Amino acid sequence: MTTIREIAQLCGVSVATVSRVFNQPLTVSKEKREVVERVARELDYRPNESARALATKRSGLIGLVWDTDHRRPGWRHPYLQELLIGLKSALSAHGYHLLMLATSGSAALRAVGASLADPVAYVNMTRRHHLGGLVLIDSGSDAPAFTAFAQSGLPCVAVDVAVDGPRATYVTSDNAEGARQAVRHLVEAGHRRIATITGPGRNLPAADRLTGFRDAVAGAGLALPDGYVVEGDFYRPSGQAAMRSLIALPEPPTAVFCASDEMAVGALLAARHAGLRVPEELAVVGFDDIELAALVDPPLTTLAQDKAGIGVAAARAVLTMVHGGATPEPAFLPTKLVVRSSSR
Amino acid sequence: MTTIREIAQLCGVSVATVSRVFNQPLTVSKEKREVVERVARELDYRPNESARALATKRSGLIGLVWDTDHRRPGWRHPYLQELLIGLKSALSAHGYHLLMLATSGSAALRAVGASLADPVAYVNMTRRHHLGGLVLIDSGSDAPAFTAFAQSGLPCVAVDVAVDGPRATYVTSDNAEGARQAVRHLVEAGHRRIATITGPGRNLPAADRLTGFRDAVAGAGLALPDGYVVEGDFYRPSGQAAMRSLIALPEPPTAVFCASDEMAVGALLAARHAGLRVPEELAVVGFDDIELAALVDPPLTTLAQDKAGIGVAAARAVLTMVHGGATPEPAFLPTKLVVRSSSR
DNA sequence: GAACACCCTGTAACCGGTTACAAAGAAGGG
DNA sequence: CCCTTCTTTGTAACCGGTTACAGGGTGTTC
Repeated sequence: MTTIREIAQLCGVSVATVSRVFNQPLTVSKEKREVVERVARELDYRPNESARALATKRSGLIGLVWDTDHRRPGWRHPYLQELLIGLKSALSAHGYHLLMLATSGSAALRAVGASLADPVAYVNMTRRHHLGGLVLIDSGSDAPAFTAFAQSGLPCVAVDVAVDGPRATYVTSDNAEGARQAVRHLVEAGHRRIATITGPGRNLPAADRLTGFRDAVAGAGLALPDGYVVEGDFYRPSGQAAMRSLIALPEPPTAVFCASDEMAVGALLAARHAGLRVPEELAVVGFDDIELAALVDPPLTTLAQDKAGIGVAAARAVLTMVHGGATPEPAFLPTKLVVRSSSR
Repeated sequence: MTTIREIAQLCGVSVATVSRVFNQPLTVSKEKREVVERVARELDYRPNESARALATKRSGLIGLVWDTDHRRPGWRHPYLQELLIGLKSALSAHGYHLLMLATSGSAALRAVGASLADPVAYVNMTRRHHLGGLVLIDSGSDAPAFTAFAQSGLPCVAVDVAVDGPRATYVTSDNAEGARQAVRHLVEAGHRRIATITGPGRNLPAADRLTGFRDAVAGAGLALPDGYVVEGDFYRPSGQAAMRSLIALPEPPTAVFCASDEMAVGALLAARHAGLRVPEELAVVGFDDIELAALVDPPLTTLAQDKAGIGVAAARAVLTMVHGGATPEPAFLPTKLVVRSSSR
């Protein structure tokens, strides 16, 4: 690999001048600059990133903390691929790479109890590698550990988890508004008895979706009888069980808003088992717009999240902080109602 | 951050000794070693990775080349999440991190034609960052570009793409054997007229699945009439179209082996539209065992790939080469037949 | 007691960049 | 013409590690 010194020698200038050509071009005279640029191009010079990181204490890297929870092997992120695409493209645009940090703790450490074995270890890695900041992806039960990151003072952006810290913010969908859209849609279709199957209470999107649901139900002047709010865990079986309990009510709902598509699919199954026709006797609305939503029978009405957009927003937020900007406010990306047969 | 020099001063030894304690502990006397280790622990010393990479020309990083093809926006990797989990856990175990390399080319460059805008740029990044090696993930149409990586001399491991080069190898499922399993299963169920919907001809798993299919059909003494091999593109619509053409044959098959679950789902839809009952009138077998497979109606018989295992194997292969070992032979991981209702 | 090997340790060069500081030269003002 | 200011450049220190090499001490052998 060609070094800055070789170029300096070939051009008859000092290494400082060569370095300046790449970092503060305006401080170098036009003639020298052009010579250096030409020689650099001919030799296909690329600065050594390790040396650069050592000298400047900045690598062009953003860390990704995504620690799969081994205690929940079935856990899947509902939109990891799109999220990564969004993150990567927005970071690329600014010349940054994404470093998927290795899990510091072994299974042994993890067994002790902490889910993210040791946030401190991640923070250490961040400093050792001169990472600009961190993007935190929830993997089911890591959310509590995220506060440790948020308080470390490193720029960090969480996805779908609320965090608070001097240089911490988060990105998520506008879950409350999405839930309101869902309810409005059902009310317009004539429904008056609308129930919901929520996600885990501590989960940010789940809580916001429930809040939005309650808002909209109250706003439409509808009652919310006992038993119309059932908690699930985002997964299909819990949706199925919840739907069974709703059907068993003395006055069962005619429509149900589910906090995830997975649970909505479970609800569809329960409805089918109970002999309820969808949408004629029961309307179902999900959330996420996973691939499956369009394929089940009947196809599922759902709220599409801007999956890649969330990645892009997370990337922008972390870059803003890396570049010294103020800590961005949490971002809530709009969702889009996708009406399919399950509700009409 | 504490540095090696601070520790040296506190311990009354030279920096070289401190460095040796961490890199060649046996060359340092027991007493000094213990003192240094204790002080390092007290100060929570962590070596600066940039400095280390600069001096040794080795960073603990493995590059991930996964360039989403913008010309095929709908493209999804069938098992990215599990693959990443496998990669990450195996790399973590050896102290390596995974660097998702930014796309060097912008949309403009990409529009020119090349799908991976510039493999050379990636190779450059590899050297600049002192990456140990690369893992290449196919994103639909990058396979041809992978030969450039394979020939660069860098350790690289491709997933689901055959590459050839001095320090290049690949990892994939044992697709041919999986296809044979599928056919044997169908033959045992009494089928004599078995067709297949294949993936794109140039795709490695698709080609191997077709080869295995032909093997097993011939091995069972079955005929393979004209029109019984239809090429799809791995996606649902193509499976649906292919199934329609199979149904339209003068002697339609009673069973069909699809090279992907997505296409198998398409086949199920086509069968339903044609009024064919599955599995009574048509048996369908897919490949991949994506989440959707268990959820469609009827649930899909399919060949499960060892998704995380492929990641682990890829990680091991690249680490073997990084550590100076011989280039590993391509690995073909066993698949597992998951029998569900679509074939019984 | 000399010669030799081996073990341990320190000095200093090196990896390849960035940048503070000083100095030389050019331009502008009185 | 002298003084000041600005622009451009080079020297050299620095980032935080690794490691070749040399030298001192100890133990063994003859």
